Amino acid sequence: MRIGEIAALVGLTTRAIRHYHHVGLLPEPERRPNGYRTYTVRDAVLLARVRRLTELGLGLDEVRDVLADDAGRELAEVLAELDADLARQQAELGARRRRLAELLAAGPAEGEPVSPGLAALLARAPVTTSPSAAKDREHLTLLDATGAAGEQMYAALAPLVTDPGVLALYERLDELAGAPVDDPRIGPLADALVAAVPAGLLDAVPADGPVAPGFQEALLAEYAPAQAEVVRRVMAAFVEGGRT
Amino acid sequence: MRIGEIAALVGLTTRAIRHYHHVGLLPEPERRPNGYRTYTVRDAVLLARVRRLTELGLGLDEVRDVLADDAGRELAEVLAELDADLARQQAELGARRRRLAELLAAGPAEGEPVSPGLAALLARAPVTTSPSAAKDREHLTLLDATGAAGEQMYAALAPLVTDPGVLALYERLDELAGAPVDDPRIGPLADALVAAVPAGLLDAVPADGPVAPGFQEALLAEYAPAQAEVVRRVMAAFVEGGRT
DNA sequence: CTTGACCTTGACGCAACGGCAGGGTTTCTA
DNA sequence: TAGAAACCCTGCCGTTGCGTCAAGGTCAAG
Repeated sequence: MRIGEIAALVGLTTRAIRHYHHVGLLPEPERRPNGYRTYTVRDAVLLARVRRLTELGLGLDEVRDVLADDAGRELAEVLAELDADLARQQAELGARRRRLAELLAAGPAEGEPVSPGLAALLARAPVTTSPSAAKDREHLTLLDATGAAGEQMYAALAPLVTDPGVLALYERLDELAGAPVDDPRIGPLADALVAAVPAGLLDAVPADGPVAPGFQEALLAEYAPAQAEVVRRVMAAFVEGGRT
Repeated sequence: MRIGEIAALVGLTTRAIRHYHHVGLLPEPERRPNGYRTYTVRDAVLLARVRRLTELGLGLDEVRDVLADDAGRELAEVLAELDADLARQQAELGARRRRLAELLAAGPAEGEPVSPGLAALLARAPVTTSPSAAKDREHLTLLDATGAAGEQMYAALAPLVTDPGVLALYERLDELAGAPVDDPRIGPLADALVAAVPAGLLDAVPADGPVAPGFQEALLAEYAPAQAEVVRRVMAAFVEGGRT
């Protein structure tokens, strides 16, 4: 048989068969004077075996092992291992689909895939055009994504979200956008912000050591000078009280 | 932030982030004078988004699409498509695992993964050292693998397997190993073989045209000259009666 | 003699990075 | 203050299982 014939017979492509030769899965067969490979029935049997094993999901080197020592014991061993692997993959897929369903159910219009806890929180937040509020939400989604945020943290934040006083605080922060760093409004605003944070929040944030040093710098760089000063003071207050 | 810091923050490797820059998923950030990349909080938010989307199973170009037009509509669309894909993969895995279980249940000692129908047939076959019988079994597994064999074919073969007369035929074929092509035993043996094939078998073999020309040649090459002559005659008889 | 259907080798492409080489920078420590 | 650890940089090869040209040789039929 020529390569095309055997390929059609066992249901493989000629390219696949040549590939098997190339990687040593199957030895190169005899050649006819013109260079064509000639295959025997035994080759077909071997290739059929290869095909079934690969269709089961074995890698080519595993197939090679199975073909090599045809004790039959190796086969069962590899197959059992394979089944465990497939089961794991299946479970993984299931987990992904669950999270997917969760996302589709929670935020039907959000352009951001967030955890259900945060989604519930944001859904209850009032609409606002405050840039500071937007920034805060971004930071929250970041925390959410890093896994640093938990359900208890969102529970602690829940009262803040519906508090109209918080909106006023955001607006006061917005107003400092173009202000100098010695603006007299900085001190009172920082105090008010510290006071507004509920007691439970500090415990809810996992205190896994100080955040990377560069992160705080990057965080402050997001704000105008006067605003950054406020943020700096608020953070300082919390570091005193027991970590970030 | 430097690249290592942001990588730790969002749970990626520095290598992955540089890869994202390389493929244009994320623009290259500002550099410090020493060449180090400096990341902002916004970058972290973006990367966190990328991480969650890739963890769901999206490819990088799909992620790029979702990030590009953040309408939120595209997201739902892609996610639905993804879910369908995942479901398909899950079903595929399930099918593979079923076949695996089937194999493990059927042939606990066979070094060959065959269909349950053939496995049952071979299990009932008597032990023999006849080379011809072994060859026949190989050819059967080949048919089995190509999918050309069906349950009805195995049903038609069932009586042959338990028939002790068949063993005698195999032995007569074995005896022709070193015989010349004009051996007088050839004719009678061919007739006996043709007679031994049950009526149902011909209908059970899917007559999808003549087999590849090279295949018959390869098949005959497996046998000694006198044996090949027998096989040739048997095949000829069946071709007359209605295809191979 | 020309198609058209085969066959040959060789090399690149893919998905999403991992790992290493070879070299510079920063920072901590003795 | 030197040395080492811990970062950072670019660039290139390796992974898996083939698909897909590219550029050509071979063979049967019209």
